[in-house]
Amino acid sequence: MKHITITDVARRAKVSKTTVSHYLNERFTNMSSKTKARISSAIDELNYSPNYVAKSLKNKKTMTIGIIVANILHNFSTRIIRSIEDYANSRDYHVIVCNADNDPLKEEDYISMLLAKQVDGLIVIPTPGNNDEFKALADAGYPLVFVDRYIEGVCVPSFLLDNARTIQIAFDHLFKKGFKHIGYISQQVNDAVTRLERRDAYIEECLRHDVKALLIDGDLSSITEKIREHIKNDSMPEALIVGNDLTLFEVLKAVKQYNINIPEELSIISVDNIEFTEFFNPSLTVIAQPAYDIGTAATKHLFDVLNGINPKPQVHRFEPELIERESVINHEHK
Amino acid sequence: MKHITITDVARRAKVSKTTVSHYLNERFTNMSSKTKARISSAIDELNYSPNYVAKSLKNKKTMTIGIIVANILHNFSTRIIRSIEDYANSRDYHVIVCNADNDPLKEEDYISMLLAKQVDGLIVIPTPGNNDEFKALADAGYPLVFVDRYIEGVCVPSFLLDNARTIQIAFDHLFKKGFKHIGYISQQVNDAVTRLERRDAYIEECLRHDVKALLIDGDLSSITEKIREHIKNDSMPEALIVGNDLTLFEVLKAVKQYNINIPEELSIISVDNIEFTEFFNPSLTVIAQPAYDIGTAATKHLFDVLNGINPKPQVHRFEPELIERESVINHEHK
DNA sequence: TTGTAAGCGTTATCAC
DNA sequence: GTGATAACGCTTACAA
Repeated sequence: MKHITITDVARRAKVSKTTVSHYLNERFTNMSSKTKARISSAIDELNYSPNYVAKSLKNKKTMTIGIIVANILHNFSTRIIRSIEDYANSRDYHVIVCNADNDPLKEEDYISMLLAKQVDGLIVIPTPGNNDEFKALADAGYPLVFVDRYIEGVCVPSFLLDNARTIQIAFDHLFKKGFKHIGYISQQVNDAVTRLERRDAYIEECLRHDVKALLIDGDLSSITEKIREHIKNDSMPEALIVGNDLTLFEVLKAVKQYNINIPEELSIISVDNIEFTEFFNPSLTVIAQPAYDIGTAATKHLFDVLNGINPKPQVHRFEPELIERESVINHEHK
Repeated sequence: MKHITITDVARRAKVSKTTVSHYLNERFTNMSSKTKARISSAIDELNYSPNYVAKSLKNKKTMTIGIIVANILHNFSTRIIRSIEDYANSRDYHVIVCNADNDPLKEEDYISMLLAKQVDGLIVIPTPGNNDEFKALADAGYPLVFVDRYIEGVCVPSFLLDNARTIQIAFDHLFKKGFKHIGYISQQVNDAVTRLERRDAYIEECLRHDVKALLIDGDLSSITEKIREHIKNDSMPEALIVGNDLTLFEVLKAVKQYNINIPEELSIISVDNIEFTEFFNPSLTVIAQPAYDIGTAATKHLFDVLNGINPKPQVHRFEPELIERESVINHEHK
């Protein structure tokens, strides 16, 4: 795979590199059509394709953006990546996808490698461990946006669900259905802001409605065990708000394992309308979040920055939407 | 964000670029410790990070590989990407992820752009539309591997499930449970080899067991409708083999919508052990495929090629595994 | 042990 | 209308 360069094309077309470059970049201000034709056929004959690495070096632009997600196995991340890729592709950009696994060290490595590779911008679901790096980037005016989370005190445009609202809607829904004993269960990850906001909102709702809080959290692998203990101690709530998809998986495993009837024994409302919730038995009431739109908005913002438009670096909140299905019962009718 | 170059470091450390370069690449054969120290602190003070684009141009190596998947929303693709990223990361490589959407044109664009960006290798779930390009790449010795599919007549190392075996296992399982009327349902995509192999294996099994075939396929959006018609015509099979996750979603939507009892009215066995099948009601009997291992093997092979080891470009088959759960009933006991 | 200079494949400047 | 030439930031013979 010997690489053909612009010099080869120039030689073959009997013109200079400059002219070929002009041709390639469609700077046609007065180029004779014979020259064009000669270059065009030289390119075809040699099957030439320009080297973007050289181009990037010269242009200081790689047409590539970096994505660092917390965990690609999260359905939300997949949808975010998909939306970014769609948008980037429409602008002839590519995306480098990195998995930080919620590990600040891994994330830090990725950040510096991506910068070293001169990506034109970065879209990140940040862990809470690299605030200083992010702050430095933001201060230096580096094109950077956050998705799903933001970092207190670091002024970076952020695109995420209105988490407080999400929990309010879920809580209210259950409360109106007659529940007083409403639990909240979620995966404990690194004190990510998303989780904290949801948890805080939950506690506030409990206060507001004057019911006592029942928070279950811990890392994924401990979830079923915790549920088991609540069952043993007869302390399970009558209704449960589930924080995200991965937590939901664990909850449903426990539900199956301990033969809990949904919704008769336990009503469930889960955050994120992932596909199987629709046809699950019973189908699950969820709060949907517009992941694709969030990703698109974030990407659009990043491209605005890349194009010199400098929109305010604020936190953009997206509206959650309640989708009622079968997993929440009328508590009075029980 | 003015970029600091190796020249700046050299100036600051009062040595030449060469020496800095040697330092960076740990070519320490006799470098005085004072020089090292001076360079080291210059780097720290300037917060220097090498420009990989320049390095790549010189080295003709970008430390980046391209992945083109048919559809990232497929759970299988996500797991493949994850495994590739894990492996690549451990070798300090990055991955550019592209979504061809099963569209040969989009795929072709991606191939040429990735080549222009000088990625060191390509891992592809190929559409059947760019055989010539792939053949040309393979013939030119370009590092390329396929995952999940392969292309007849194009000699590229391919890593995929033993599809025939998968269907045999599924069919045999149902047959042994007493079913004679076994259908196969799958999403129709572009005549990808995976789908063809599974379909052919199904037909062969029908012949071998002397039962008549009932094939349902079409694009995703038509699946529920087709099931509806079979119900209306009372031509639904008693057991169904489902080709992949996206098809399964549609089947389960129909099951829910038309109130089909699983497994009493319909036994189901699905290909790919995606997470929710385990706690679904009823839990679903599946044929698992080792997606992570497939991705890892493919990546390992690619890296072997990159390292000059040239393993045979053969088709590597991975063993499916039957996981019995609740969605298949004993037909005699019905 | 360290430095000089050429080169990787482009594009930009400026001249002809 | 087209072409030298330098430059982007790095590596690598080869010199000193």
